[in-house]
Amino acid sequence: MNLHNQAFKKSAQLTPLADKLGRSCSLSDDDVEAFLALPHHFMTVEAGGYLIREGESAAHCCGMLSGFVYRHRMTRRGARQILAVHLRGDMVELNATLDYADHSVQALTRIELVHFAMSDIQELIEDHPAIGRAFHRETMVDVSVAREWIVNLGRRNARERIAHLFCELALRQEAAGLCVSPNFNWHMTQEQIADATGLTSVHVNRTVQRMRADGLISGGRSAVTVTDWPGLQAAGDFTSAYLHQA
Amino acid sequence: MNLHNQAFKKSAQLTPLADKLGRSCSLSDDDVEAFLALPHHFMTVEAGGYLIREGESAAHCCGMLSGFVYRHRMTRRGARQILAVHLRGDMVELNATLDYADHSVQALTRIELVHFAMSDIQELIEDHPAIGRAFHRETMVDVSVAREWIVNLGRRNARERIAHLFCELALRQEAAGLCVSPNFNWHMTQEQIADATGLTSVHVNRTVQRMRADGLISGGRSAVTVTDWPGLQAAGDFTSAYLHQA
DNA sequence: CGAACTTTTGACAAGCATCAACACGTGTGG
DNA sequence: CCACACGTGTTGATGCTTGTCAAAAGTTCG
Repeated sequence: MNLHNQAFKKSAQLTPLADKLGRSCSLSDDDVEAFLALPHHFMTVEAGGYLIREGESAAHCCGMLSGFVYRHRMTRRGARQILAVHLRGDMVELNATLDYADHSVQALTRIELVHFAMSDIQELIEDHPAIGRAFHRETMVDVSVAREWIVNLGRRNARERIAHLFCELALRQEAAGLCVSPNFNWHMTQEQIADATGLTSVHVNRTVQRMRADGLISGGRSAVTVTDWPGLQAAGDFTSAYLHQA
Repeated sequence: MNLHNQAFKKSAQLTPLADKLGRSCSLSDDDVEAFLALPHHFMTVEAGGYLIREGESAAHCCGMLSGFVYRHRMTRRGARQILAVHLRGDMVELNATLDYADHSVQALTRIELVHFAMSDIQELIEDHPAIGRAFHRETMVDVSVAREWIVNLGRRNARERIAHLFCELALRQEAAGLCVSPNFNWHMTQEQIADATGLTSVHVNRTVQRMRADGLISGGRSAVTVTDWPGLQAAGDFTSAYLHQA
């Protein structure tokens, strides 16, 4: 881990986290204030750096301020499966209340984040049950998203899987205020898209080409323009309900 | 829903739930007692009955006392994907803290369960933070299991997927005290196994036959004997870590 | 005993993987 | 500044895993 620790800064930087926490559960001003007062420290991880590796244990929790991370596990034969992607505003439980991490978390891009000690968070929750509900809700949304990925991998073909992934990334980036509507950046190589969709990079390549030819998206590498949003949603059998935004 | 409501019974019947809650997180006697005193009512659902359908909302939570349920979603084209299986001791959040159910929950067998009002549970958590932690932990384990299913569907072939599913069901049934080691009962038809593993029932059939021929399992329909436990684990690339038992 | 479900079997098609090579851009060190 | 290595995207040929369709055999239950 190439971490660059920084001194305490003013808690205003935590507002994206507090905003997302309070977006769906109602938090009082008092709750928010207590959250912002939580002991924390900032750090930066370069693209490719690990936040935690499978099997390690860490009694802390990360709040994403900028950049992208992804969770992944390996199979016996060395195949990698990406399990989730996280971006600004997401609380990334590293091992949370569990004994040790059952998967790795790695930086997709250069990221900025805050560390919280789990013990501090638990203390906070005891005094502010609404925050406990908000955290629990975020975890529930994580399960919901994971289950949509199960559907994606189990019952959709290559084009549907990729389109669905693109739709999810687009909506979540937009909700986090990272992009304006038709222009996005997945920050993923085709090989990583393959690892997220259970395909090979070769097949992802061919399928993405066909999607470009069909006018769904345009633009080369990771910077992409969605030229036909309804078409992309249809191609991905995508409905946003499972994200439980708003 | 074919529900058969019963009057209040003595809370001793809730002990399987309390046991599982307290198995991994330490709960004080006081915590357990408060949990057992939670207002609740019992019900029975016949095999095939729905606990909740996608899109509905319900402000309660179920505790499984006996039988099996499964969560599932449908795709646009009507294909079904099973997302999870639950058995005795599991708390099944129906829509939990979320607005509405993003998938259906259906009874695999005849089941007995208890209903709790979410409001009662939240109240309980405020007074007993340890119980809040225990609930949160159960949800975290649900995410971990869901993510292992993602790996299973994304990066393993038919034989591995099926073997892996069998291993998971075996271990969880054993942990719940439902079976003695070599003899199990998945309570699933081959079509349901297909819907859980992202395959077709035809291919499940052929693959299971080969597993029988290879001496991994024996016994016909859902009642099964695992004749080669290490072999089955190897065939499924199975490690139990992700279940976070004990 | 018949109806409905489940398991089994066969023939065939298709989607995706695999392997291998090449093109392209980017950064880096000689 | 060029040459080179490296990562990523692209293309082609080929084959295997799995899906599809259809029908028969076995099982359960009223």
